[in-house]
Amino acid sequence: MSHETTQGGAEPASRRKTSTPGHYAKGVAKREAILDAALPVFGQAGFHGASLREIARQCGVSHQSLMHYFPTKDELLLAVLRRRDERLRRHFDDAGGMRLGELVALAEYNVEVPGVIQLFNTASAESTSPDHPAHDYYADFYDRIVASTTTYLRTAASRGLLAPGYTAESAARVVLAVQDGLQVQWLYDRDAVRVADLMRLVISTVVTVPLDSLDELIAGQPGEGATEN
Amino acid sequence: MSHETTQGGAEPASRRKTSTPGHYAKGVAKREAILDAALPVFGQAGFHGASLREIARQCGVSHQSLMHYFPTKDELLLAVLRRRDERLRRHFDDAGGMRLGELVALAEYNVEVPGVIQLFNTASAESTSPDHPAHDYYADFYDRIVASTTTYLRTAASRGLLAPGYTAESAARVVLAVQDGLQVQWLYDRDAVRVADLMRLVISTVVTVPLDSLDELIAGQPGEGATEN
DNA sequence: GTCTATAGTTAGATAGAC
DNA sequence: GTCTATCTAACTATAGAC
Repeated sequence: MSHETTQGGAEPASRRKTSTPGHYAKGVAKREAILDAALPVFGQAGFHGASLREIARQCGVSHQSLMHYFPTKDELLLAVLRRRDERLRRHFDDAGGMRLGELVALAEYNVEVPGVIQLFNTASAESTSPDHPAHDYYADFYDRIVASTTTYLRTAASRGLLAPGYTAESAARVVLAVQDGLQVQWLYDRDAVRVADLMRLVISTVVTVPLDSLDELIAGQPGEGATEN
Repeated sequence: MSHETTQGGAEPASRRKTSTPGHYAKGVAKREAILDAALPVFGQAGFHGASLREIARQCGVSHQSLMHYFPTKDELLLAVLRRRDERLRRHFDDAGGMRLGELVALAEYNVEVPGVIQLFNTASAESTSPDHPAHDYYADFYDRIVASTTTYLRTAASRGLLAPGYTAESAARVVLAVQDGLQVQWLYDRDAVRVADLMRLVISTVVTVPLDSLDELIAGQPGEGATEN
């Protein structure tokens, strides 16, 4: 229940609140503060381990005030995830597909924002269970990021720019897997793992032209989509 | 608390049990049944989301009987993890290091055992928090598997068998990251992701000789350890 | 079986912002 | 005066542990 990805729309009568939050300036700011506080708590303790009272304490609001803005724990988690993944999701529908340069840039940025990587990995791992509140969210997320990255690499594939044995999709899955896997390693040993550097290295091994050239190539000349990969 | 990775040794007096379980044949079997039941529950719900009563129900023992065999939830989780990772840990101290063929073989085996991959990914993700009961366990696990795989690849590196730009350690980290990342993708789309196949593909891109040849090469002739990689 | 702690959630009333 | 924000209080369920 409550797996709705659409925010608006008709709510079940049982869950309708007496007042609608977020319309006053004060409320908007507090909503943001709650999301900021919730991010590291969900990241460190996971969904079940995190408590709403702890999150409320972290940002100095009362427990009941928190529930005024996010009437259920599920909705709070989804709101945090949506805000976190926003930068990536913006590119899901890009014409040329998800640029690899964007993935690397995001990896470079993420290591500067404490808790973001931890949230993503914890949430994506525990969401593999079908009854997890964020299951549908992440199932859709992976579907779309794989599809988008595959679209991007199809142009390269049709020009023979991929290493032997790779299809556009397998290359996309490998690059995304490397990113996720390295982020976990980074959480255990932040000095020894350079996520973005290793991603660039892998990309340079899988794609036989420099990353910048590939971005420009795909942006400038849309692939003629010859071979189906 | 209770982050001990060593099993034996002096226990705190407060936690000493009145009788030691697992010495009678019946107790040994029951212990195994509990571990079998605990694996998928921890994997699906995570550490905090899993309940001892649910685990006990799954294997038909009483809640208090379970607590006789595993006096605390922390210890139960660690016992499950140790048994799950046993096959990999066996190779941590191998002379030539962790063979890549072993990693691929394990990946091939894991997709046949429901819950094992889910447990590993959930536990390794949430254990990145320093206060998680399995934090020390997984910090040590990653240390050793990276070191062991690096040792294995050092021989290849010293003979110039790695793709341009790779050191033994970076190659090891990439291969391990690909494995972990693909396993998450596999949990979301089991038909679309062939973990072992993609691992072989990546290995063939990073190491410039066939995997079988590399295993034989390293087993037969220990590397002269020329260049420090 | 009991105990203690804490979880998420709900109801209602009051005070404040628009 | 209406909508929003916040607070006090309580409920029900379940957790791990003894």
